[in-house]
Amino acid sequence: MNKEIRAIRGVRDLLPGELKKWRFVEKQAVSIFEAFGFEEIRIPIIEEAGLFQRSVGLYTDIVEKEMYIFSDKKGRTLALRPEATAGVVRAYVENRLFDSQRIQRFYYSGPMFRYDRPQKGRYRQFYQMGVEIFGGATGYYDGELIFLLGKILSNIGFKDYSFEINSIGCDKCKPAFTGKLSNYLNERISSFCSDCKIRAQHNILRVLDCKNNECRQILRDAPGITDFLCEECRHHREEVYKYLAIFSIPYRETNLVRGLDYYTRTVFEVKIQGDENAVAGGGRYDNLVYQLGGPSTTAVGFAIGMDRICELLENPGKEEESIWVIFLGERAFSEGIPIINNLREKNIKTIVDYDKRSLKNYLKVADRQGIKKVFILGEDELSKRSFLYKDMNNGTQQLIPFEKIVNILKVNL
RNA sequence: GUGGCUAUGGUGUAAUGGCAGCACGAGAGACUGUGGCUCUCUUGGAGCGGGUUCAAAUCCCGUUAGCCACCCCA
Repeated sequence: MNKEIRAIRGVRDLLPGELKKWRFVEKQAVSIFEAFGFEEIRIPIIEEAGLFQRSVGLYTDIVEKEMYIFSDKKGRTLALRPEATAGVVRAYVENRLFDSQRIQRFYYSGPMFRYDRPQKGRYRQFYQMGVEIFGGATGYYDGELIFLLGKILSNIGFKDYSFEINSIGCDKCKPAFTGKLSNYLNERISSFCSDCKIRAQHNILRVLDCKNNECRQILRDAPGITDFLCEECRHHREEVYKYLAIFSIPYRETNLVRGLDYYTRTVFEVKIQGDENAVAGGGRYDNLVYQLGGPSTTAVGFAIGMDRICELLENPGKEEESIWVIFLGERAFSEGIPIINNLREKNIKTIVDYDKRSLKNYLKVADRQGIKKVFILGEDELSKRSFLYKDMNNGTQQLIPFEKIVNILKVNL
């Protein structure tokens, strides 16, 4: 054998067995998205690197350390998308989709790329489904998304999930807060863990999220963002909570901070109980459309981590019934094929094998594959113008005349 | 990016530094147009590269990959 070529680090093949779950989740999610009036959008997987630098943020881990970035043959600096929101906003602006009369809802699905260290639930090529709402300014829209997200999780069978929510303020109030926080931290900087010392420089809000006990102690008396939120942000936050109450969605208010620069006001994440990783996360980004060259437009969105969701999901297991057709001999094959094709026209899943094997071998394979319905056509059956139908569950057999086959199957299936 | 653990047929697993074995799977047959049960036979393995040794799955170094924790995130 030649040397085997293997998939590169952090990427994987999704094989048919696994994909049954994926397709189930995708179907559920899409039907809910559409029920809420979201429309699909498809955007490129590669973009100018600058798009992500300007939106996600130059000093975020995603852009600084995790982005697949390269030059094309013309020397343009491109990147594999590490997330989708930036691209959707770019598309929204570029295609002049902004419409002051209408609030617009989009959903997307596809692979994202981050050069992370791989682990379970964490891949270099991973899949997200997500939504974005443009133009909805009130807290209702944040609430709608959280409601919709919870609905998807429930519908695919999760009972115990919990939302964490926070508000990180807007352009007006966030700087005042980070300034105060920075002063507070700098006065005590030697007491913090080494991670926090770095966070204090680059992404100061993340210090609040530190799990280290000593850091938490010191942070108890640190300025809290809640006290600094401006009137509008405060009001917005209350609105969100009001809608969550109306939708009866349980949530916890935490110090959640997300590692993307574009977020304003609401940020949220959801975890499935017993699992550390967030399966979905999102928030509001009221400045991003403007930053990327569009008119000032409020927006809010989230993304679901498909890999993580599917890893937590039991396999639905219920096999789709199919009919397996065995032809014995040339004449049987040429006379039987048109009838079989007719079944496919009627959307009856029919698998044909014609491989010069023994009947015994075919039946053994059928048994091991868990195939329940086998149709046999050989010389004996041909002379009776019938298929021999064998029910693999109990071994019973019956002849079904060619002309009745579609009707019988429609009733049976 | 940092630290740790792991790596044996397709899968799951054994073996004081001394013949790589077992189970399942897969293939053939017993049973040539009838599967499942049983029996027989067959198939196929040390991630990769070095080193130590008379001798390495076993010890050492490197590397690759997976997993775990951190970081971060979906």
